[in-house]
Amino acid sequence: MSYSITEVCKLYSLNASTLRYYEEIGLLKDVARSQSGHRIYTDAHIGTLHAISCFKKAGMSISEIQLFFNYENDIHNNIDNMNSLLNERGQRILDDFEELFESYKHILKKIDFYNHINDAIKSGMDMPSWDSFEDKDYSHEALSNIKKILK
Amino acid sequence: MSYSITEVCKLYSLNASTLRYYEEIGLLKDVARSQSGHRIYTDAHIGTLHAISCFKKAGMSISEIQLFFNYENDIHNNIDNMNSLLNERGQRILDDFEELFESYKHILKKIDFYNHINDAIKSGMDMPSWDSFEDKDYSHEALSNIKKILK
DNA sequence: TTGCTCCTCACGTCACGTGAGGTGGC
DNA sequence: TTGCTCCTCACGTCACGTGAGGTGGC
Repeated sequence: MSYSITEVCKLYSLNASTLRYYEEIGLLKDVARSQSGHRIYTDAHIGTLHAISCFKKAGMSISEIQLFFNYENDIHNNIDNMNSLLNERGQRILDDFEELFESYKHILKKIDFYNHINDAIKSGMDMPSWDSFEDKDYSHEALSNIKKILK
Repeated sequence: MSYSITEVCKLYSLNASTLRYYEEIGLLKDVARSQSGHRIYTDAHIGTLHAISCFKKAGMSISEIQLFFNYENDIHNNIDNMNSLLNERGQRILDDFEELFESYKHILKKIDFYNHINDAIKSGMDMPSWDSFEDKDYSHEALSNIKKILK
């Protein structure tokens, strides 16, 4: 299969300029051109973009991703580097999960707080204070929402 | 309590220039100075930074965070805007969890793949192909690692 | 005097995004 | 001829980071 630049953009929710940028810096290689000069992407590029997408979400910079791709060209001599890089990133993602979880609980707390504010406004009652929400725990609600997502 | 710039930096793993930048654009307000011109932060600033940290992890841009802080100055007239902004971000975080989960599974797959490559190198056996790993499912391993983290 | 922390100001950086002006096949 | 997709090239942007040169209290 071959793909135009907009087709690839839609697959990964990217801007065309991002794909041109990746090509310019050598992250996407061997992008062929049609007679009219339009870029033609292949399934190999799609695979590379999938890896790029995952690595970026794992918090890797573009130069780290380039490094890993370089390692892949000489696996034999770089297998240890690759393993340690991947294991680091695996741990990093778990840390990100924890941070995201804390942020999510904070957002749930704010939602709950402003719902109570809203009730107070409508009923003319006293406004609750943020302090009275500080110690509330939203772990259970957060976890149950997240479990619905991760299957 | 009051804090120096490096004390605050350590609390949130920030660079001092980030705190100066936040102050410059008006995200951190009313930062007092010592006689020698050094910045003095208060517990109020720590609270603001906690919110900034969570909002940033929730994917909000700095101008969106500023918008929310502005809403907080006139809650009565902006309660609906605040609720919709918070609910959007709550949903967005759940989407982020899903994306992070997919990335994590991809990393686990790569780790497994290169471990098999390593075994093949050491034993002199045939190299496994990436294709033979494509269909493997790492959901169970991913979920069990994540569950250990989220409490 | 020597460290040490902090300051300002200007410029650099990363990963793109935007906009002007132009091309080429239905 | 008119859209439409795509092109190049230059400059802009967001959220900081870095480095030069200087200050002020132990």
